Amino acid sequence: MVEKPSRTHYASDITPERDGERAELLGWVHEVRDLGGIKFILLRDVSGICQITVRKKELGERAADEIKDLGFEDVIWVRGVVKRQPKARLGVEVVGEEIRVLAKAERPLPYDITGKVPANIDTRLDHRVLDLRKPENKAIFLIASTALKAIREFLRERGFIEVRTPRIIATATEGGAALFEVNYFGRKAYLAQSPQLYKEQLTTVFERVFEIGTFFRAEESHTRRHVSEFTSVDIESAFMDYRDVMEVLENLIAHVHRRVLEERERELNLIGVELEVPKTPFPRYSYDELVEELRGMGEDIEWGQDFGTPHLRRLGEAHKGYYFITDFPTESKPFYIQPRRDKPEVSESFDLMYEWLELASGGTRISDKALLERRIREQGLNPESFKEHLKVFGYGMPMHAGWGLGFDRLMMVLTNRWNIREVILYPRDVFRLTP
RNA sequence: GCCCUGGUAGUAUAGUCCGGUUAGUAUACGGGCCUGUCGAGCCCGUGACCCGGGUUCAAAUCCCGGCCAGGGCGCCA
Repeated sequence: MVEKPSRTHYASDITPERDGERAELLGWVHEVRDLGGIKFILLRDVSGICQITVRKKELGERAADEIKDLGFEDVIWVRGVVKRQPKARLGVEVVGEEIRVLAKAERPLPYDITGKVPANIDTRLDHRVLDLRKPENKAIFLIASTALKAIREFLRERGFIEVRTPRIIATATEGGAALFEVNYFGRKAYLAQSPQLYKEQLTTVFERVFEIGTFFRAEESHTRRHVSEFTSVDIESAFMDYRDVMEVLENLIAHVHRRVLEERERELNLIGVELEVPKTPFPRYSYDELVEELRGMGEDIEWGQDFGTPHLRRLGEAHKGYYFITDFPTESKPFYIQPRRDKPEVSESFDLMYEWLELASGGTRISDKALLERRIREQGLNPESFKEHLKVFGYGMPMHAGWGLGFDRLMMVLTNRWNIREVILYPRDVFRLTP
């Protein structure tokens, strides 16, 4: 049987106030500085990093021998005494009495994780697990974990039920976006690009539903904000319109900021981010207003055409922070978006922007079966392939609205990262399928 | 899918325009010295021009093709 090592303290428990306590720690060798007669080991565990100091003379022969060859990322067990130490940067250290190497790491490691030499994103992703051990990279995902928790607690408090919809589907949900094909027992199937139709159906059961899930797009995008596998936060609610769900969304975003600030101050400091809770309500601008604004800037834009990236970048310069774009032309939106009754050429729709980055998109959905069928046809799609979905609209479909939020993009904003791949543990894009 | 830029030790880079000694530096790695380091320091050492073709007396350097990477556009979250 493998001997189970014991632990009495985590690295973050090693504080000057605990001077004199006996401690046993487990972790990875983050750094070693060997001065000959004295050796400093930085031990890293899930909680953080602490300094272990060992004096060769005071250490037994066996223990001294054990750590003679200590290298980066070796797993060690340490027993010693906590000592207040003004000479150490953290003001405290553990004077090691016994050290055992539990697992050796190979060397040289593919790249330096202490940050002395930078690495390209590609190299980092090739050795992702090592990369994630860097405290500032780990911090991103601790923040993500808090953000996910905050989203769940916020939505549950407001009566939303967490659901899970299929990833393997028979037909394209919205047309347009390229889907990955799957061989499903000899039949053609696809990986879901969104839970859209399922979450709409489920509002007739649970009224308010949400899902946090992974979805897929087979677009060959070469940008720093697109990947082929991404995490989406989706909500859908019966008896709400787009104004109602925009309110849910902006309050959710503010709540996530608040929680991350409360629980991840240390991680935010580590990555050098000064987060603020955004003021609600977020500014709302209609598509029409922004078309005028862009024209005022000298941009050539035809009414009805969706904003291109250059347009969004200009808008992002003019509008800092979060804002909504509302009432998009019906033509530019998916078939299930409700056209405005008073002005059918625009729709009850919105995008949530952070400067130039699109974070979420949503709207009131069509609940009238005949209208939905007509819209499917108008978009050049075949109602026959949506018959499973359409039949639900004959069973009593209330008005409803919802949105989908790109969680990874929200993480880019929260952590101020340049590339979406940095906020995904194991990103998948056109070129990357491993690790 | 289209466009731009790039590929030099494990990692990150200089050198490439304007072809010509031993391809420089940092870090990592190996050896040595060192009892207060915290980007530890000092000495010694190992280690690289993406692949193929062409031009040339001579190619890391110029040309062509391929592969790989970063990014922009399109599309979208």
